[in-house]
Amino acid sequence: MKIDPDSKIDLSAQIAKAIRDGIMAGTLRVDERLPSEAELAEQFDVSRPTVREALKRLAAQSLIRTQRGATGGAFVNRLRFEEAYGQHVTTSTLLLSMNSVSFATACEARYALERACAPLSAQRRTADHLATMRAEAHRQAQPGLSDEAFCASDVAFHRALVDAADNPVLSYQLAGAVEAMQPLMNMITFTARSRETIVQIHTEIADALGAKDAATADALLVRLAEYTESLAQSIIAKRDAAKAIR
Amino acid sequence: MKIDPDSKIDLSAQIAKAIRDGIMAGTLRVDERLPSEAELAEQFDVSRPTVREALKRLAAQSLIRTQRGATGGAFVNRLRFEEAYGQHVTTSTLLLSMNSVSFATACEARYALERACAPLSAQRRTADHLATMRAEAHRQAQPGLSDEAFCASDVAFHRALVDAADNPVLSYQLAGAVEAMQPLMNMITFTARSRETIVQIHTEIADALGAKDAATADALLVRLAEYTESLAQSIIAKRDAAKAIR
DNA sequence: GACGTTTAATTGTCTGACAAATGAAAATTG
DNA sequence: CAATTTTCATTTGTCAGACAATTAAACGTC
Repeated sequence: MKIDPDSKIDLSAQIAKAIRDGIMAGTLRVDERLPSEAELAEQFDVSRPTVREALKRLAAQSLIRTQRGATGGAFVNRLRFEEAYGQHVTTSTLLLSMNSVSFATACEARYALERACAPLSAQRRTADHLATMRAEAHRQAQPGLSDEAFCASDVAFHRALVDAADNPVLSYQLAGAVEAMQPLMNMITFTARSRETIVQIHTEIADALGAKDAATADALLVRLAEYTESLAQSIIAKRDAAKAIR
Repeated sequence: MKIDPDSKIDLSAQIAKAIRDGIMAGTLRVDERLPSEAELAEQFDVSRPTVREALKRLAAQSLIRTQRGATGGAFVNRLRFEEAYGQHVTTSTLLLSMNSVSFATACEARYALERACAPLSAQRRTADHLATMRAEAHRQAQPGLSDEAFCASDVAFHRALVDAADNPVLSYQLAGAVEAMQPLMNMITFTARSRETIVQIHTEIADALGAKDAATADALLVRLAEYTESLAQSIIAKRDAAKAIR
């Protein structure tokens, strides 16, 4: 990759792209050390601050890690699911909030995705997954729980459901989608009755997975999706009514 | 957010986090201008290069955009699906290649996700989506097509299938997963006979969606998933056999 | 050989400077 | 006055050089 000083694009962006391309093409392998900042500056014929800006861009994407000291430098980072997961959640959350995605759209996507892994979860769930799901359902039944804590537990429940599919790729994709919905869910006030309904369905889902009954689990997820959306709609209706009065 | 000069973490990373938190919390709104680099440097009590490194980190995540000139500066960027999509593909691709995710795992995830949106696609597909899918299936039947072009067309076909669900959140999540699989798919050599089978199924999928027949579309996706995986397995077996001889 | 000490390499940060872009204000011109 | 050109201030982009902090390896010393 050549660097064009007359390009409209930042030099640091061009350098970052060149290195990123090298990583994606496999020219730069995992844990391989990049040349020092001074050497990179000489190679690309730019100053060290410019090189540093490029490296920070890559670090922001977890593509490299840096270490100080004699044997330090920048190393190609093995991208782990956990790191990628965090970025995925951040991006997804902002996408939803900045593009005024409706609750219905996000909800539809979320439950469609969860239904996709339910059959696999029914087949592969371990006792651990079931225990987590039952524990979260139990927590959700506690009377004093705040709405935020209820939503957080809801995320944990569905996270366990997704992880039970035992497919890291699915977990990565889905957990991001589910967690990104939490800010939207947090806007819902859960009444005692609606909580009861949700906990009931959660418990039945855990039972269905326990029995490796994929069809029932699927039907329950459909019910949960419909119930969640009706809940959101009634709240939106109330809010709009309150607005109309003003 | 306070900046701790004695922290183990880079100052630029801390500053980036502070600004990112502001964006996610809504304190900084879309299209709002951040203070100039000089002002930020004074506010955080660091030098301008440090501030710049922080801004480059945010730019790498498409959270801000910068503009030169008198009325220029750094602005909170409205994160669009297209930008986020590109990053998602990059991350997913690297995740698969760096964590030695098996073809079977990736394939399972991909088809599980596609099946999730097939019912929605059957319901909402437009004539445009059907035309794209049929055009790609037709291209895939051309004799002179290279393996890479065949795979690219395959991605385009499935992209149309996903987009037909008319849910941007689903499209964002799924298209990343599908496209990230392409490098793995590219390793498969498609014989004339296997291409014929795939094109046949693709055509039938388009027909099923045309008839709004979700059940048939789902069954076809299952068939396609099974066929793809058997194809991959036979190729892996051949490769291992060749290795054993050596 | 075990244990401090020095040293070299490398990133992290700062200072100061200049170039380039860009819009707004001021000056000029018809 | 209106239109155009010029000037100018602001801001990011880039550079050069310096010093601090960190780290592991090399080196002595006992």
